[in-house]
Amino acid sequence: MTGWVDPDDPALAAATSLARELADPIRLTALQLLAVEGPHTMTQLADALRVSAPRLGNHLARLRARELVTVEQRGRHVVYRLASPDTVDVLTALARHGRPAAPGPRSARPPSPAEVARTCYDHCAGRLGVAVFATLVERGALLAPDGQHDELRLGPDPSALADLGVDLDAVRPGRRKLATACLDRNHRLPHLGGVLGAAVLDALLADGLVRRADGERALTLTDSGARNLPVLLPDFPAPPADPAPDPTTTTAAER
Amino acid sequence: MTGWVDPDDPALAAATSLARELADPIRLTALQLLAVEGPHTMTQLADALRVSAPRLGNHLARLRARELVTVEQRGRHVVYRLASPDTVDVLTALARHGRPAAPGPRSARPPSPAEVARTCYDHCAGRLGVAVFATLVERGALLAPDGQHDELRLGPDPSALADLGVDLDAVRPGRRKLATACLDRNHRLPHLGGVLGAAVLDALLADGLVRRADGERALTLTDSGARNLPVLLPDFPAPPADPAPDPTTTTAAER
DNA sequence: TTCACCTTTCAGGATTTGCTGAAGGGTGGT
DNA sequence: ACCACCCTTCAGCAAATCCTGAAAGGTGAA
Repeated sequence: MTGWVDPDDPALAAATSLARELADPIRLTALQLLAVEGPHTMTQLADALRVSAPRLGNHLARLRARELVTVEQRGRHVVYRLASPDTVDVLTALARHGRPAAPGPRSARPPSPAEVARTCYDHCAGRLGVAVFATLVERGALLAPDGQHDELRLGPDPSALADLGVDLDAVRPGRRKLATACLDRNHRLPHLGGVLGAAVLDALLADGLVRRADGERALTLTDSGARNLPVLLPDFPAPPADPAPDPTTTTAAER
Repeated sequence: MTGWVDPDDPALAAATSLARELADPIRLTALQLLAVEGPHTMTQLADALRVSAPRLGNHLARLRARELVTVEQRGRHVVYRLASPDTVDVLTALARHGRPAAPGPRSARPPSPAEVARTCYDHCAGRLGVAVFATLVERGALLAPDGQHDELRLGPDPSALADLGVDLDAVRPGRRKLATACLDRNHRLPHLGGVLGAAVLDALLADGLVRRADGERALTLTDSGARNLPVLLPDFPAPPADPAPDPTTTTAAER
């Protein structure tokens, strides 16, 4: 009746049990991959994580026992999927927490340009790519990944894409997928890939918000981009936020 | 460059470290209390959790080391607060996951009436109280708790309260607080207390959506309530199986 | 100052967790 | 039938985690 920490309380046990599964780098990364990039077979996971099969297998057995993942026999392969879409919420909340409580080098470590914005093949990654993805999902232009499919579908309200300068009618998926979620290994959050991701990058370049040096993967924000991108993308932090427009400054003492 | 599970990756380390802190019943409950009901002193926490001071102290030392909580000396008391409001998101995501992954009695265990709806002093608790709170926050009638204050403030859009039949002008906080968040020990999620919580219960009773038997804490849903409450409160599950052709929900409520 | 209290820290031992390496079922291709 | 491959499981050892009980800072009140 009163408040007491009872380890057998089903709600409490479920929460701590889930947290314990997420408290291991291998299990967490495997779940993030399943959540963001859809179903994987075990060797795909073992290859992506660069760990031995038995080691991964033990962790997958745990995840299966807690029914966090489901398995499906397909020939001699075993396909793993996230069991519940709710798990995605927990994973993103965990990843979003990320920086603020990050232990280690405290005080101003200026983020590298590649950490802020860079290209991943033909679409944008880094903080910018993550913010693009989050905004599109938030505003209903894109349906959030559910960990069960590897291709994303469009949402009911495409206005967010129009605001970014993307002409949706001009985007034609050829043999490539329209939109995929790609786990950003720096930020542990999804960024937008596929034909749509390329269209967003093209639009940002055409509007002069970012600039790309030939042969470089890092993207640099133009003055216009520094002004307008934080408005378009609520999650995208304004870089140094100082009145002096100094293109050489890179020290942002946030945190 | 490629995806590799590197335990020193700051984002990954931060996420697993946070998950590990949440993986203990005492730490999790303590954080939930701080997140939902505002600052506590250590003895208040030890009393609420019914654990010895040294045992709690060890856990609080961990939380302080990871900077999940902050401490403030006030006389000979030490006040603990949540360090970052972001932590609340992780806690609610964890708690919401709750049931789906709950190990133990699988398949239909009919929820007891008190688990669905009951009174807590003069306001409603249980699943109904939790859904009321979630809806008010979701629709902007109430500001989500931040773990730093113990009284809630109203949000920008009071329409959700009007929809529940509450006349906000008639609610006058006397010596009691207007609105507080109360950790529902069954569901590990906040429900609404304070004068506003009482007003909501009065409105539900006046509209004939729920009925209260004298001297009983359990609330029973009327037929009208069973029809209308799932419409008013998206998170509130309809008791029997129903087709519910409503694709507008942002989060799919499975199971 | 002295006392009472709140809070923190320490050392010991029991339990749990995680990795390595090898062996045990199943499936599909030849 | 055989072989190659994918996946799972097992045993043993190393490491981390957690609880109990006692003792050590500080603070405010008498």
